[in-house]
Formats: sequence, C-alpha cells, structure tokens
Amino acid sequence: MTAAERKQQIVEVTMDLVARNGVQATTTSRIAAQAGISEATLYRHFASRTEMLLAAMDLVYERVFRVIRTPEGNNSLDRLRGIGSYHAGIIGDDAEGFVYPLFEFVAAPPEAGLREQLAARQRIAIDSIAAIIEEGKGEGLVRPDVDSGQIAWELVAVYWAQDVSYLMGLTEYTNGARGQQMLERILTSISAA
Amino acid sequence: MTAAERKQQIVEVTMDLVARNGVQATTTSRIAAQAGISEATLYRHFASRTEMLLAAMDLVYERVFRVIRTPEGNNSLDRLRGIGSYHAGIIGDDAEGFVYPLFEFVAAPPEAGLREQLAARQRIAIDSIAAIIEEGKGEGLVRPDVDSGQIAWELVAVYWAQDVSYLMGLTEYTNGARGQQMLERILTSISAA
Amino acid sequence: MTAAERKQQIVEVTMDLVARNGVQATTTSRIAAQAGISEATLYRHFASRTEMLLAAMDLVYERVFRVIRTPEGNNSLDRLRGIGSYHAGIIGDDAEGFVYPLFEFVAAPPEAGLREQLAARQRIAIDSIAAIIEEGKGEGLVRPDVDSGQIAWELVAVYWAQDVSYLMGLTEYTNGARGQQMLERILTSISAA
Amino acid sequence: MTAAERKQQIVEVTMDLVARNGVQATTTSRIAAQAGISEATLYRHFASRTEMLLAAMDLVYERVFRVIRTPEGNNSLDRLRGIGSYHAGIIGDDAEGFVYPLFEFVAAPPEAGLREQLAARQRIAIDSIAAIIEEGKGEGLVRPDVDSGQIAWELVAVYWAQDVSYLMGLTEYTNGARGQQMLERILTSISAA
DNA sequence: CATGAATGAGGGTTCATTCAT
DNA sequence: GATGAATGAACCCTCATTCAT
Repeated sequence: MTAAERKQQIVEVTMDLVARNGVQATTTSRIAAQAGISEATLYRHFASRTEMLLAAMDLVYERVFRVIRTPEGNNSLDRLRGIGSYHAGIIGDDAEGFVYPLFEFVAAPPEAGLREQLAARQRIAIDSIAAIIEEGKGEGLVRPDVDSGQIAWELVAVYWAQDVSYLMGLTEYTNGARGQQMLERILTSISAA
Repeated sequence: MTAAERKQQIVEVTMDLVARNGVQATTTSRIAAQAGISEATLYRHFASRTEMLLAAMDLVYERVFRVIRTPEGNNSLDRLRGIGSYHAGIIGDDAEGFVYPLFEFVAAPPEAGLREQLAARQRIAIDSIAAIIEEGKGEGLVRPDVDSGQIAWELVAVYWAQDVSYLMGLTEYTNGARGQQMLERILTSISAA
Repeated sequence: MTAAERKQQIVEVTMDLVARNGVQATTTSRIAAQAGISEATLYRHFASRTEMLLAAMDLVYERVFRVIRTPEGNNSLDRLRGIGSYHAGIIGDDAEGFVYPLFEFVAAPPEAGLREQLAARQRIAIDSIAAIIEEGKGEGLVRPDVDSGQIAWELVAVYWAQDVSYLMGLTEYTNGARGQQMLERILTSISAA
Repeated sequence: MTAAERKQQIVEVTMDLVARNGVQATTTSRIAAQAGISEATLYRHFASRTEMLLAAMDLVYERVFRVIRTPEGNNSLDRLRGIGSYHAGIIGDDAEGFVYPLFEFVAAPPEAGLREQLAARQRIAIDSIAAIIEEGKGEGLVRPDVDSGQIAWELVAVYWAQDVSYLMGLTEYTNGARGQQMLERILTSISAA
C-alpha cells in the first residue's frame, strides 16, 4: 500500500471511529487496530493524533460542502430549498451522511486546536450559504436590507435542528416536513415584494 | 457531615466541573480535590464515576426544566422571550450552564441507552413550550391556526443553534443578539393581528 | 510503608540507578521495578520523573556537603587540607562516595531543569569553600588580595580531577598524593607572608 | 556518492550532532535527516547506531590529539598556553567541541568496556603534555626538579574543570579567564629562575 | 546504492478503582 | 464515615531497526 493510500485509509478509519465512539474514544491504538497496522505506523503518516482527527474532520466537511454545492435550481432561493431537502434526504445515509461524526466533533472536549479548526470550517459553510443569499439580492429575489450572515446562520440552525432531532431519536421531527416549513418561514421573511 | 449531605455535595461538585470543563475532564481526582475529600471517599457514596456523572446530569436537567416551567412575564409571548434570553444568558455560564453535558448526551453512542432517556426529556421540554403557545392562543396573542408543536420545535431549534455555536467556538453567534432576532422572527410570524 | 518512607526509598533507588546506569537509563519503569512497586505509585510520591532525579541529586549533594563541612582543624587552611584528604579517602566508598552519581548527572543530556539545579547546588558548594578562604583572610593566613571565588573553583578543580581520574580508571592519579600536591601548590600561592 | 564518501559523511554528521546535542539526542532519524538520506541507508553503511557513534568518537579524539600534538609557540611554555586557550575556545563550539562525548564516555557504565580505551587515550594525552614540559627543561624554562607527570596531570585538571563547569552550566567559570589564571599559576610555579 | 513502508519495545504519565486500616 | 497507599490498564508518542523493492 502506498503512503497516500495508507493515509487515506487512516483518515477514513478515524472518521468512522469518531462517528461510532466519539472523539475521546478514538484512541491511537483503536485507529491502528481498525486499520490493521501498528501505532507506530500511524505516526509515519501523521505527526499527531490531533492531525488524524483534523483530517477526519476535513472528510466530514467535504460531505457538508457537497450538500451545499450540489443542489441546482432556477434561482438562489430554489437552491436554498434544494440544500434543505438534499440535507434532509441524506441525514441517516451511511455513504453521504455526516451527522454522527460532525456532532461527535461538536461534543468533543475542547482539545487543543480541534475546536478552532471546527469553527473555521463551519464559518466557511455559513459564509457559502450567505453568498447564495447575496446572489438572491442580485436576482432581486431577496430584500436588499436583509442581513445575509444572520439568515445564513438561521438556515444552518434548521439543518442542525434536524440533525439533533435525528441524533436524539426524535423521529417525528426528522421527516423533513418540519424542517421544510421552518425553512419556508425564513425564506418568506426575506423575500422581496 | 452526614452521608446524604456528602453525597449531595459530591453531585454538586461534579455538576460544576462538568459544566466548566466537560465530562472527560471531570476526573475522580478532580472531583475529590474540589470536594476536599479523598478519592476513596467518593466510592463510599457512589459505586462508580459514571454514577456520579449521572446524578450530576439529573441535577442539570432539573435546572433545565425549571427554566422552562417557571417562566416570568405578563403573557405567554413574554414568557417565551424570557426563556430565550435566560437560555442565552447561561449558555457559557460556569455555574448554571448545561450545554456541555447536554450535547455529550446527544452525541453519546447509540448503544449506551441514554438516547431514549434524552429523547423523552426533550419531548417533554418541547411539549411544555407548545403548551405556552397554546396559552397564547387563549390570550388572543397567537393566531389560532398556528401549529404549536411545530413552533415549539422551531424555538428549541434556536436554543440548539446557540448551543452548537457555543460548542463549536463560533463566538460571533453566541452573544444572544442573533438568537433573539431569530426568535422574534418566529414570534412575529405567529402573532395574531 | 508510610509515604515518607516510600519516598525516601524511591530517592535512594533512583540515586543508585543513576550511579549504575546513568540518568538516561534511569527510567520510571526501572525505578519502580527496583523499588518493588508499580510505576503509578511513583507518581503518588513525585509529580514527575525529573523530580525524582532532582531528589536523587539532593542526596548526592548531601554527601558532597558532608565532605565540605565535616573536617575540623586548627585553622581554615587546615580545614581545606582536611577536605582534600577526606574527599580522597571516600572517593571509592560505597556508603559515602558520590563520584559515580555526581558525574552521571554532569554527563546527562541537558534535560529540562536538571542542569540548572545541578549548577545551583555546585555553586553553593564552591561558595562554601570560598567562605572558608575568606575566614583564612580573617585569621591572617590568606593574603587579602586573593580572589576567594577563583581559588575555591581551583580547589574544586582538584577534587574533580581526582574524581575524573577515578572514573577513567587512571589509578596512578587517584591515590591522593597527586591531589594533595596540587592542593598544596594552590594553598602556598595564597598564603600570607 | 561512493560508499566511502557516504560513510564519511554520516560520521561527520553524527559527530556534529553529538557535539551539539549530546549522544542521547543524536537519534538515527536526526542523523538521516541531517545527512539528507533515509534512515534505511544509514544501515547500509553501519550495522547499528552504536557503530555510528563510535566512529564519530574516533573522529573527535583525532581532533583532541591533533590539538595537543600540533601546538604552536616560540617555546614549550608558550605551547602549553596555546593548548589551554585553544581548549577554552572550543569548549562550547558546535563544530569542534568534544566535551559532551568525552564526558559521556567518562560516565559510561564500567561494564561497557569503554573506560579502558578512554584511560589509555587519556594517558597518552597526559604523557604528551609531560613531554612538552620535559622539552621546557631542555630549553631552560622549566626547573629541572619539576615532576613533569604531576604537572601534566594538573594542567589536564584545568581542562577538565572547564569542561565540567561547562557541562554543569556554571557559565561564569567557562569564559576562559578562570582557567587561564589557574594555568598561569601552575606555569609560574614551575618556571626556572 | 538507496529507500519506502513498516514495527516491537519502550518512553513518561494519568486514569478509575480497590482495600486494609 | 473516611482515607492512605496502591495499582493495572491505557494514554500518546519516539526509538532503533528490518526488509522487500
């Protein structure tokens, strides 16, 4: 196995373990065991456990950004609706979902560096959504006085609420309709005319 | 100090440490030190560290529910605002905050059996808020066609968004203004006339 | 065994291991094994391995200071001669000697804190000897213009030369006569009249 | 690069690292990095890290003897002074210093068998210096009754004292002036007329 | 001639827990 | 009711070394 492959494998194993057991329980010995290699080998590919966790976090956010970037639509508001339904659709998906590992990172003890990096990535995600809202202003669909950063955060709040409901097993709130309704209320309130 | 008093003291110390540093960092040695007793004594009152943590969690949730159930205000909408600002106020509070333990429960591995307990409590919390909204209908402040369950979940979504932002270290979203704005948008949309 | 006894035992074991194997090889696992306890127990008595090593260093310097303080004599110059012959007499002594552990500390890699503490202790030793020379000035036996710090260091150089010769196995230089001769040359050069 | 060249390069890199950081910190990974080759390549040229260290030590001692045997000066006393100042000058020198390895040898555990080799070399060094003193007698600069072996040992004691002071971190004794003064006292005491 | 990929053994340290007193 | 003394297991990480290519 080449270095690149091995590195990729370690990252995947790490994300998997974080999703299943949380950050704290994702120890170097467990990562090594799951990857079928020695602990020492981990350190030939990563400088520290934290770096493995950060790489796993990157993998999680790759999925997050795919959800934000993938939906297409006639205009920016349609794309925001598309993000909402795409997100709702993959919440429990093993291949594309990210809720478990993402919230394990959120709930992780404030270890050195991890939280800052998490915040940095999430800020980019919120900014991406804010950019779509700004596009909406250009299209004349969103009122010009709208605070796009505020609205982006509110939209993210909707996704999070669905995620948290899913994690808690509050199934009646996870079917998408609730989230869609909340989303529409926000979009209505920012619509022009 | 009687056994009951000592036990109570340990629980309070544990809750305090969890709120301040998270579950992981709440070690038996720290609990003992903070309580001014030996580690061995902890085990005369609790069978394990986990039991100390669970007792602390119960105390935490008692507080959460007290906040929801003992709202103040001239009317139901004021009380909802009161819950919102109280929540925002204690998010990062050492003495009263409960975000850490709440989300460590949220992210707890599924097999731990904690999820069910958490979901049950959270349903009660949402229902309590829905009841306040129903009261609002009686007072003529909330439109009768409003789905109070939906709105209750949306309000909780605001709290969660603040919590998650806090845990992620997104400090610019934790100051309360953002949450207040989101809350007001929801309350406006359900207000009668 | 009480805490104090155990601590004392750990220090002795540590000094012994340093003398026999050097600082680097004096690992926590070896200290624990030699003391017949677990590694964890070491840390109930010392905060770190460095503290164990420092305590062992203290034990070494207790012996050094005993050599400096013990000799009696009619005057200060006599006492300096006494120190020289006392030191020569115990160089290879198991119970009173300190050459092996002392030079293991000298040769140790510049670990955090160790070197500074070693320097501090040795400075005190040199100063103690300088004080005796100053007494000699008071007695009118030593010329007033003599730099007592310089001479103290030169006297220590004699002891070190004997120590190093001993460690190297240069037995023809360890018998005391060489050192005594070197000592006398220095004392002569500082004598009044 | 031929095998011989590569080997030579590794030895030089090793010596350099030892002089700068001590034996312990001279790890195979550092040697490889400094030489710009892989760790595996080290083992194509040396059977073990110990062999690399021994080869580096040989290089170090070659230098030491060159310093003693190739003195400059108008006469023997000048040459002795030259040796002293040269020694003082390179004590903490990264490129030429040899104090670390020398004293790690001095403090090596008796059973390692290194002591004998070291003692043999050191005797040669002392004898070389004694020979210079004998020359001084021939030149009429040194009193004929002087015990040249004794004086040689005393001169070496000066070097050792500087070395030990350096290793201990007694910086106030390492600047050369102290050693020079001690050296002059000895030379004065043996000077003819 | 060189190295990429790997590792077993060990480093110092912290943890929750036990038990005789 | 309390604790002093102890520990096995695990933590993250580094080391010198190997071997197929």
